Amino acid sequence: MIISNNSKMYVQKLRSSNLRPTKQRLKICQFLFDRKKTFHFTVETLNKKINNNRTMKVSLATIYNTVEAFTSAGYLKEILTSKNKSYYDTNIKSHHHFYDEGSKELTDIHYSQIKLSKVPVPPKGKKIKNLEVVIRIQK
Amino acid sequence: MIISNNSKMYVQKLRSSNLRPTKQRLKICQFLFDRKKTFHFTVETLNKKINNNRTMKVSLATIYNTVEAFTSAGYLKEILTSKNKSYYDTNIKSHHHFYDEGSKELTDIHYSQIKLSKVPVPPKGKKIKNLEVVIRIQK
DNA sequence: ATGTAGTTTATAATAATTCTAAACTAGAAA
DNA sequence: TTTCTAGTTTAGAATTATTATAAACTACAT
Repeated sequence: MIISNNSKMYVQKLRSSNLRPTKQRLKICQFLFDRKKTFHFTVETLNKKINNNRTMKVSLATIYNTVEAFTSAGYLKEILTSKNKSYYDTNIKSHHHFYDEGSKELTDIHYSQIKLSKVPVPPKGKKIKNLEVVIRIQK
Repeated sequence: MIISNNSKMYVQKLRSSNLRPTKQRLKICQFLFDRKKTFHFTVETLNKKINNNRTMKVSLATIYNTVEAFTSAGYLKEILTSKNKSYYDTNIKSHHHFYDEGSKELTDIHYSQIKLSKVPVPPKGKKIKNLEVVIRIQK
């Protein structure tokens, strides 16, 4: 396994979330975060990408566990859709989406592209964690 | 089966969408639409409510078929969540939701409670079908 | 009254996810 | 370094939600 220059960074990152830096988790970190652009994925697509080479295989159960752990740790964001499959986003910054009803594809909308001039007060005892806009588009 | 005063209305409604007014569909219409307030449901909860009495049973397959048909016809709206289960809303008017991460419950936000002062242009060739805001809340 | 396309139904099949428990391993402590 | 243990990985089973299948039924046009 090629150890990237960012390897130590991921070890730190994982440790800071009480996640042991196992080789599986590091491999997944590199795949998800060693890139210029953020992207969307499902467990299915991630599993294929992680395991399409001849190097160390990562089990599907571990892919599930890791995605869940990374989401709880705040490394990933779960995307809201109406599909019965979970979609994730490596872009954890507050942003919004176009959801194409034809192709079922999601596209990012930078948060500065949407401005809200009125937002409701949350029910008492609750606070706002985040706010997402999904714009459904079609032909 | 008690025929409500609205029965004829539902027959019309169904016919106008090219859906035959079967007794199963009418029963489901009454349950969903014979009420003052709109509400959220899943196929599971709807199935329980429809079949918890001693009168005519409606099969689960028909519940699925009907919810799908009603959604296509625009009588129901599918709700965006991160759960791997479909949620529906009898409120088809443009509106938004609070999603409580603790209780996993959805609450309506009237569309007038949220105002957008800036919305992006859709990708060319596409038009905006609707826009939904989900505000995730927690303790 | 009859024919037929649309509908319902029980059940099987599929798809996504979660569970289980045994084997493995990172890292603390001896 | 060796040992110990809690955390992690894994294959496969189990579960959950949904979709498909095909036979029986029914609304309604003719």
